[in-house]
Amino acid sequence: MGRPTVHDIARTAGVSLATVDRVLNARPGVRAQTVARVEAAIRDIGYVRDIGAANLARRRLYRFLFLLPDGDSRFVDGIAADLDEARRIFVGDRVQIAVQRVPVRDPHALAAALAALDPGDLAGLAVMAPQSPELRDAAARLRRAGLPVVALVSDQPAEVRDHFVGIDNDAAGRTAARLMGRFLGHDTGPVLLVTSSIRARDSLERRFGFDSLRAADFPALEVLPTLEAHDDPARMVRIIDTAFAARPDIAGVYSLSSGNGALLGALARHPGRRVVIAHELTPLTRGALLDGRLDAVITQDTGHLVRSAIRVLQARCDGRDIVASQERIRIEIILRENLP
Amino acid sequence: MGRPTVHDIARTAGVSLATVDRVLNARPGVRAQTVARVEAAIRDIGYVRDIGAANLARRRLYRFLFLLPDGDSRFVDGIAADLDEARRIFVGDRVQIAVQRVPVRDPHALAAALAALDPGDLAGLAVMAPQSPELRDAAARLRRAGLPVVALVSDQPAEVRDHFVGIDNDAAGRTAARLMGRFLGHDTGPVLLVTSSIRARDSLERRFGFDSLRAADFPALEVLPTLEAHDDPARMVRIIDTAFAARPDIAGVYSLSSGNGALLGALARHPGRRVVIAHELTPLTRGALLDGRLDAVITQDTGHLVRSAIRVLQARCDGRDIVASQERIRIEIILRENLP
DNA sequence: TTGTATGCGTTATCAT
DNA sequence: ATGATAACGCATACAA
Repeated sequence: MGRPTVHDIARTAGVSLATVDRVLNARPGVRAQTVARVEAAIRDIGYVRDIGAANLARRRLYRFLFLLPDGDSRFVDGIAADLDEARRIFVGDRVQIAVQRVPVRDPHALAAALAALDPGDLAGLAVMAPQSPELRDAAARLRRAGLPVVALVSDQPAEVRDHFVGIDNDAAGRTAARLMGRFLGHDTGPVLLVTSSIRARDSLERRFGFDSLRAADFPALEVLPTLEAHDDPARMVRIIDTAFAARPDIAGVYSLSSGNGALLGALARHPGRRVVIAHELTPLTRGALLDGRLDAVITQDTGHLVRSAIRVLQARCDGRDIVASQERIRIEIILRENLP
Repeated sequence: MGRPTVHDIARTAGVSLATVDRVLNARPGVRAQTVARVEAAIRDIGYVRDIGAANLARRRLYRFLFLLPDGDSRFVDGIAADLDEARRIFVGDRVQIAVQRVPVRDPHALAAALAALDPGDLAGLAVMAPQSPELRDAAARLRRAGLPVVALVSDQPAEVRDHFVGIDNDAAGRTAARLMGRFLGHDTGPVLLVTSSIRARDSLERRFGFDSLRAADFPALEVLPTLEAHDDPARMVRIIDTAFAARPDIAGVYSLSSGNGALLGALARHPGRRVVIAHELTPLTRGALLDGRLDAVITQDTGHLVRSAIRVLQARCDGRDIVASQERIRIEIILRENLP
């Protein structure tokens, strides 16, 4: 009555279970003719493998490792917390999740961490790190060994990863520009762009997206040169003070990357009505949204992010296709009113 | 080695597999003392049940029924399509999904459809329909029979459903108001609210949310009395024409419910720069976003919606807790730039 | 090249 | 009240 099983295939094709299994798992040692017969039977009765039973018999364990940046970041902390939750969610699916915080800003240290990995006792790897030649080489080795790799938040070249789990930062920048342009309206002062490092790829892409939409749809809106704070609060205060001294009419601020705490602190020294947009929903940005220091946050659902990474790795392990719509990470616009 | 199993529990507690199973599944016929010993063993060795193996042995089948509104609606069509996809996604998890389109606007027909259901050959039910006493009674019968029920998109009284899968429409209305107020800026004309039926609960809640935020944060913004089109395109044209005749300075339009096609058509007769906000991302609103007839869409991810409903029903069936963060449906703001 | 037999972790039927 | 044992659907070591 239930779904057809391997037994049904065996009976229909007139072979034994073992032969069915060999065909199902593309193992050698079966005559082409027999293979054809079995495959015909599979199609005929509409067999779909019971992955649960297969994993049970195989005693499969998906051991996944997540490489996350070390250092002080609420955003990364949030992802780590989401991973803790995902661990509980997926425990019934034989998924084990290990998290390792590595100094991703140091390409050599990151590469060393990857080099120390034995692809044999790992089923999949997720990496959140900036691009670097060192990472590229180290990851390529693991992938050659057959290890599925996904890039998390920051994309990597195709040689490094099987899949990217994150948002299109160019589109995110365009979204920020649309919001900024519409919130500011006509005849306003200039917009200030702030980032921790101008060389960070994500920042670059967002800035590029922001600029292109501004040029196309808000040509009258002036954009000041991007400021770099290098994750240094003192420096942040200095550059913001300098910027406001030069242009007291600054009407909007767009924070391209992390370090929003320092930025908001520095901005508090210059009271006035302004539109401020930042990225990533964290306890800090949530609070700023609630009390009006921030007008909008562009973010991605990090819970979804990590669950997607896990599902993608699992699918790769099983040789299954992923469900594109489920794994598409959305660019979310959060105002005070739709705060989750 | 691997995770602890029922055998480990049995050995540790000094009982047989059958007894362990009785305790695990809260079946009667075990001395309180023995129960305690087994439960202690479970905690001691940190046992977590292998759901896959359990479902295998149990030959479990989750037969879920989704009751969706009939009639012509791209939004509902989208949900039906998402259900088709979900069917494929969950086929490995022993989930079977049936969809039935019913005339939900007719409470008696809806109640009749529910009355025709045999709770015995169903594992869970999802209902998308407006509230009505008839639905309340019919659903109560099913729930008394132990059938898990979730409300989809439109919430229901607590007697009707175990769980609500959808967004907070009051917050959605507030979000629309925030967007409208910010996009319009100061010194603008009035805002027009349009709905298909003013009595629809969702519309009511959105309107309430919109009004309360407007009153609090945009007191200068004038809001015209809500217009009702009753899903009649001709009537839509008439009421829009009348509205614009009375107030040619209308600066914003907020569409509270469906029927956006008729609205956009009617608005096209009155050219001019306006802010238009609507609900639900469909092929229509997507197109309108792309060509500028719509400035923003407030929506919910219907793919997530149906998967969440399925997971919640599944959890109810297994007596498991749901993961709140994963099942929270977000109020999404879609501009042209972050269109998925 | 093909088949037999056993086990994976859980449930359920039958004894005791 | 408790225990032995046979499924469930699949994979695999080993035999033929």
